Amino acid sequence: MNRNPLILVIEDDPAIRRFLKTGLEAQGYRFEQAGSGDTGIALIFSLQPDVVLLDLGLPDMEGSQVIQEVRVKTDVPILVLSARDQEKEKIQALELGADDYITKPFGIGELLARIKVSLRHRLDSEQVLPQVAFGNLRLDISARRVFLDQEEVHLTPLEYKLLLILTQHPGKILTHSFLLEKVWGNLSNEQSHYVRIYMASLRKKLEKDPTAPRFIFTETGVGYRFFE
Amino acid sequence: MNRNPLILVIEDDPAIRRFLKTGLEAQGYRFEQAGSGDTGIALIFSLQPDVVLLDLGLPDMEGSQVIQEVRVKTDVPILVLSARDQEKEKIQALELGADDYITKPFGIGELLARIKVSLRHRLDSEQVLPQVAFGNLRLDISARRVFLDQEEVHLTPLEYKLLLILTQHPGKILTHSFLLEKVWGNLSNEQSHYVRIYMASLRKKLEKDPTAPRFIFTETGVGYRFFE
DNA sequence: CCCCATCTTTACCCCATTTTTACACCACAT
DNA sequence: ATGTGGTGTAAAAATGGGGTAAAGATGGGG
Repeated sequence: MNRNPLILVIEDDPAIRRFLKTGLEAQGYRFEQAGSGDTGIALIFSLQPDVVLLDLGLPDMEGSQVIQEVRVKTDVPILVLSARDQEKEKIQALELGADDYITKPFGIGELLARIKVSLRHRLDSEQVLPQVAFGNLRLDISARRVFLDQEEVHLTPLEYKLLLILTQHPGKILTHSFLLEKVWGNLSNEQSHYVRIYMASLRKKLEKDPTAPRFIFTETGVGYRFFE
Repeated sequence: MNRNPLILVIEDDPAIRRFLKTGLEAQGYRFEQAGSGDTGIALIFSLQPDVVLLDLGLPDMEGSQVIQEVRVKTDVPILVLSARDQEKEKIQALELGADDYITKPFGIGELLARIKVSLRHRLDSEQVLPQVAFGNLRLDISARRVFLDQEEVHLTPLEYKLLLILTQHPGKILTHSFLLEKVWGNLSNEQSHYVRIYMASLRKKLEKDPTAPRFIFTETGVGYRFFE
């Protein structure tokens, strides 16, 4: 079960939604979306996200109305995204209960930093920053640490890099040359035994029984597949 | 006795201080000020304000350093005011523990709205810890002193700065370039041996057995990890 | 102007990690 | 059986990152 923070994006522009989905999921956040204020409000109550990103320029209703309706019942952090840079609008949104107001265009880095701030504010503040988990295997990306059943596993730089790429494409078959290029930046297919050697050492560290792998599967003649 | 929220402004420009004093007191806030980072830090600990407005362009020290030193001990909301609109600066300030980043010039109305937001957030968490401790290692930030088993340990400025950064990210692996940039403000990765040398001298002063460290762990090829 | 703490630079050795090398294994075809 | 191509594993050799000491440079305070 994924306990990563859930971000709900309420935004009518599909291009911006995709942009946010990519950026947020890359950090390990769970992502949900709504294209209108109506469904947005419904999703806030049903999903109970950890943070809401709210576009002010929605087609069906004013963003400020969304804030009001939501604030009556919950104090989930609301970060307003808006193309309008009028001070009056900012003040109104913040007074109504928004937690931040970010003017478009904004960098994904700043957005991520502001999301972290609002997560930090939560009382429990159990520092539930995002982690990626696969069964009993857990990755804490911001700390660059790997755990297997609460036990920390030490990985060398290349091992970690390889594992990171695997976890970023769960279920997909990754070819030797793809892995070679991502980890070693090498274009020559000749040295694909590097991959074999590091898969072996990852298995030795991560699999209880390296001969019956649970995470790293061999696809003979093609490459490797991670989990599922 | 006035129980109105107390705002501490740390800003070297007297004109801006006056401007803020007028605007804040008109809203009923109590107002205190500091013209340098040094006295600013001292006032945060002695006055325990409800909100801190911090200018990044201080004469005596980097604003980011103020955030760092304060954040080790208290959760008082810090709103950064800055003329610089670079995304990198914003991210840095927010990551270090600032709660908001407002770019000059800003309207007094927006500022007041953002102050309200941070007062709303405050979960009686602005309690000041007497000190920061990791096992038998103890830091007294406001006095800038370090103790090991009641014994005071003398640290040079760079050693102290490095230790401070380490203690702010316990358990996290911090890369050489991150540490280099935070301590030396250096962008070149070439000089990462600075980090090694200062880690060695920190270990010599803090670890009973520098070869079997208890606080400062090496992550070969990546960086260092503190405690945990 | 000199002294001293601190920071920077240099030098050298050790060891983790990476790369290379070697070989056993298995499935499958001849 | 024997060979072959792809794979797993162990263990050497090579690389370069890291620890440490100490000399040289810097700069602030007396």
